Amino acid sequence: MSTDQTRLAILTAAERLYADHSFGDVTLRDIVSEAQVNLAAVNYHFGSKDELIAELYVSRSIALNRERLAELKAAEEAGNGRAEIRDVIRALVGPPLRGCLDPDRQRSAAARFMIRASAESVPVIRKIKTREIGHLRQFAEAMQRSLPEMPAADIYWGLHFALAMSHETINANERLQRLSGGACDLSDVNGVIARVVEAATLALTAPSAPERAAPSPSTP
Amino acid sequence: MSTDQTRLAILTAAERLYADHSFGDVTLRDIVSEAQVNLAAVNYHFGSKDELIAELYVSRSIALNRERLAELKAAEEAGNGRAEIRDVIRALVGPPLRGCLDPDRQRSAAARFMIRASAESVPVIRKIKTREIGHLRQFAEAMQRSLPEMPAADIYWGLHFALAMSHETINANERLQRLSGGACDLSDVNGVIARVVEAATLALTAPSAPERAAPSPSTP
DNA sequence: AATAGTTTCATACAAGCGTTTGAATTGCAA
DNA sequence: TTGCAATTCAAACGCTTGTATGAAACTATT
Repeated sequence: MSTDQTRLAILTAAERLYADHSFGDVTLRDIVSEAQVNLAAVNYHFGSKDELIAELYVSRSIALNRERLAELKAAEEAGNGRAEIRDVIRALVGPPLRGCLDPDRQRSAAARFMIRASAESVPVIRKIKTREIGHLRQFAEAMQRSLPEMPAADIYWGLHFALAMSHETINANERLQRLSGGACDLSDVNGVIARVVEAATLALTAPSAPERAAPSPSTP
Repeated sequence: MSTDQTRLAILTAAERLYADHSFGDVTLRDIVSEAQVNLAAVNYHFGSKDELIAELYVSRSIALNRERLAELKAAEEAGNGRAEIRDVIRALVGPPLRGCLDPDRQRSAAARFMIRASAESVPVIRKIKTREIGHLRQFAEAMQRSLPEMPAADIYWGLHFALAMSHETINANERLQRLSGGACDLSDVNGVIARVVEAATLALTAPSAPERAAPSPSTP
């Protein structure tokens, strides 16, 4: 078996496992068993477990960013340099939502791995997360172009809320299904995306200073 | 030292550690070191590490639910049985946000522990999470009372989005701070709560069927 | 076909984990 | 003070983890 074959088998096996199980729960032996390679293969090809995780995260991160930016670019070109705010947000939340809610488990492993990496921060990943900030900044700038009058802080909050809703929809999907007794249909991917985009857009275009200040109830 | 003193020391030490570190990273030896008790004390007083985590989670879960429901009850009584939707949402997201963003680390440990338990699901906690569904259902019912015309599915989505924004605001606060370069002020707790409440309210009262269906770009 | 360089493999290792043990210590009633 | 139960403690247990090793198997060039 060639080098690249083994490397790829390990990467995809690790991705599959991390998509479904917590970082702390997946051992090197689980990974090599899933990949059907020898235990020593990981250390031989990647150096260490952490380096394997890092390489996996970086490669998937690049792929996700590329997918998001392609949609953003398409939306901005369609609008002659200024996209509708809805389309900017859809370019941000669409790829992960489509990836994670996709019934094809194989395809969705990458997306679910990324969501886990985003929520359940393990030291080795936290260190290379600076990359994500730069990526998101491109979206903040596109949003600012779309809404030139909007204060910068509101833009950031809107971006933050959009990510919040898409991430939690993926992570807490079981809770939502059980709470709603099936009334919320997560298999309708486009419907879910439309809901998230709509909610994020409304949150963003709301008045920045809420007219009703929050009372501070019973805080000593 | 009396039994209850040791039990309490272990519980609060575990809470402090879990508030700041991932579940996989905190060992029994870390906990007993923080609590300044002997290693065997955990197994003596709680039976096992999992039982310690379970007891901690249940007790904090009860406390959070009580705090939320007290605010909800107050809001509904002020409105003669029907609270403003904003106040229902504030009763839901206010306690965790106030708890987690509170500068007093000691007080906020409980809230941050709960958020971690909510995001980073460890098997022992997942098994007792059914409790949370029943708790949230009470909020869904209050929201339905506040918005009688609203379809049930929209109520659940609104509740889901409200939790999403409050949780991510706590979990990804470092990302938001760095992305915004400090423009988003998380130390203004009431301001943050007002933003989350406002965004969640708008997402909820938005038209349930978005007029702009999401196109499905370049999905093979 | 022989050889040099990769890659695989079974196995072992040290370290860390949660848990157990049995003796020492403590606290309190008689 | 004596005696008994509850609690603490140091030490060790068995197990799992990530990593290292050296021999075996494979690949490819000559």
